[in-house]
Amino acid sequence: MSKQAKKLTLDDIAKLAGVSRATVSRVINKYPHITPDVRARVQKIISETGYQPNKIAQSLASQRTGIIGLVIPSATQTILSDPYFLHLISGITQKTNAYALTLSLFLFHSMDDEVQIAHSLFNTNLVDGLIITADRKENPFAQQVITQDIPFVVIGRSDLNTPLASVNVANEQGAYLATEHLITLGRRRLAIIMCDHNTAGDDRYAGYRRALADYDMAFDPQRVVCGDFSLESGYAAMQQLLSAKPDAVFVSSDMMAIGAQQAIRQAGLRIPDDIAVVGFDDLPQAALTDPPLTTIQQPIEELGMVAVDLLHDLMHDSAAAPRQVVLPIALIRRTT
Amino acid sequence: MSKQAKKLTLDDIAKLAGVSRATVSRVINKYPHITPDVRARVQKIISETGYQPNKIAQSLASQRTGIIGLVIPSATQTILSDPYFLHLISGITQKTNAYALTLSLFLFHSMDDEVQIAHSLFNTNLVDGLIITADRKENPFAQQVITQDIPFVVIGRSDLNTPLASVNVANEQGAYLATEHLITLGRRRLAIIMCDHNTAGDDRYAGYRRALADYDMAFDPQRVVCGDFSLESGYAAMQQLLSAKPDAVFVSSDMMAIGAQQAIRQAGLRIPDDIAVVGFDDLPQAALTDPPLTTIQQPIEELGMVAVDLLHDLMHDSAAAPRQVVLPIALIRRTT
DNA sequence: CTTATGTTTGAAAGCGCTCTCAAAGGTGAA
DNA sequence: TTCACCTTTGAGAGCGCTTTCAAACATAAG
Repeated sequence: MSKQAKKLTLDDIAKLAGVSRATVSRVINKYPHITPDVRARVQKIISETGYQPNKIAQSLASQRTGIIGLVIPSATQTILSDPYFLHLISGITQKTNAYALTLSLFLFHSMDDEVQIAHSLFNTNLVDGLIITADRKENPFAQQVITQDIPFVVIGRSDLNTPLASVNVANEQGAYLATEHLITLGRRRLAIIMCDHNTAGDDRYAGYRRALADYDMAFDPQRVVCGDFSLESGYAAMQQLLSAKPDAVFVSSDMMAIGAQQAIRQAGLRIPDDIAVVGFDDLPQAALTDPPLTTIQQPIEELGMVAVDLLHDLMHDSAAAPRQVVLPIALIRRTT
Repeated sequence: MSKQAKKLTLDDIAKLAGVSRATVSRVINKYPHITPDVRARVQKIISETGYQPNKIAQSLASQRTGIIGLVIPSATQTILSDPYFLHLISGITQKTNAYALTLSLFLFHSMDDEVQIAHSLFNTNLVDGLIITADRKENPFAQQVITQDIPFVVIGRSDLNTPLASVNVANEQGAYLATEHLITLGRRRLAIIMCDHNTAGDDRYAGYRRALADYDMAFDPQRVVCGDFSLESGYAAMQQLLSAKPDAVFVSSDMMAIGAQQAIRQAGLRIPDDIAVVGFDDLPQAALTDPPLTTIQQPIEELGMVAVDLLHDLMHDSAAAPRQVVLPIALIRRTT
């Protein structure tokens, strides 16, 4: 494979093995019904030459590219500071590597990007399937994909009413557990830092409300503040919340919780004595905050892995009913 | 277009516009020498039908795919917890979107992945170019790419002796500045949490040593500990360092610095009174640590953007001399 | 021995584009 | 008017595979 070497083609291999192009193709694609020694002869040539079929030519002929797209509809500051996506990507690539699929990344940095990329994604036959990460509720992209003839799975939202393939975690239940934990601790002035315009955020908020209701706790809208999943927004939200004097706060994400802890400390209050904090995610850094963060663990990598599994099924059996998978969460008690 | 609509081809457009396939192709590819009204007629049909050329067919015919690969050779825990990569990806995708390139992601989760993916990357004609992120010094992948006939640019390392396209930040100088800052503060028992087997880590270590030497400061190997860029490793490294009683520590990355701060606080020491800390990266969270982290700012997004620019140049003019770009860093003073 | 059935292979027709080549037409200079 | 040259267009040959179709051969059944 030096710089000079002309790339080998199927024809070359066929000639070298003394068989036809079709036969080599069959060997490569693991067809049955090939005489063992023909197969062996071809395979020998292939491994001796290090030949690999041209993926583009394969794609054109077979109408399958083996490329799947990961679409992150809003590449705002949110994603930039949330290690969530790194874990997700890690899970996804573990599986795409295993399935020998190629992963392409589509981040929308602007509305224009969104229009361009969507159009291209749907009309150029580049990708065989799509994994779409959750986004603002009203996001048009997810709605758009539904009308297209392309297999896809959605990560992290469950509100699109068409039955479609999706993976999600038990957000509502996780938030319920977190809130219940805080109540059980004897806290009475609960607060929440949530994220709206986002289904995961909504579900977590719903869980918070349900726990409050179940335990006959007062709900005070003063003790609800929104963030955008970023550290900074958690910090700002907590500062805002301080005047409402909460004695506990459930924060919809670990990064925001870390920001919130920072705001609490800076206000001269103690965690958890003055204000208890529970997060959501269980990122590695949650174990190393000051004090260590009690949080709801969600299996982010697994989310990515399951997404690829579902998509893979869909791609190979388009008649398959799209499945909805909900992964379990767990309360990780640390400080409190 | 709806689920039923058969995808349009060049031929369809040609027929609709009453011209030949070649002419439509010329319009799409913005050739000169087309009669204005022919061009207009074709363009009208294209926008009316929403036609987009099949990218795979284009690729096969033109021997260019418009896909570039981002290779992250070691997808260990390191990358999973370092927002560095998210910022890098953000910068890269901003540019790929602008150039209408597609970005594919190649993470190696194992040696086997590395072998498979490298082989496929070099032989299947899938990608037009590669962006390779820095890795262990002895990493074979970077060495391998050099022997291949594919344009690429390396991010974050400068040690491969062939002149090749690369983007990097002034690591050595950044570390020098950080160390100098600590010395100027009057600290005398300086320590470093570094990363070895990594060129960025090496360069930063070199800068540290040079500053120490320039200011006639004692160098004590006891006050050198290695981490792996992760928060956890910074925490562990600092714990180890405490017995050497440093009064200042330069930490090779912000995530590690945040971990180190945590270890210092947990040991009951004050920052910066007992131990001053300077990080490297200037991640958003550096501003929100307790106390806010003084650090060396490196333009991570820009690193990604420049990488795409360089690669784009290389892809369009293979005769172009590969350029080496070194981006400036800056000391961001916060606590101390 | 024939016929039916199955296995193994090759020829060749695409997949949907790009791009060369040559033809057709247009323009201006001699 | 003729020739040279330039602009504009279409025909058609690929790009490197997959996959259908049919041929060739083998095997089992009648």
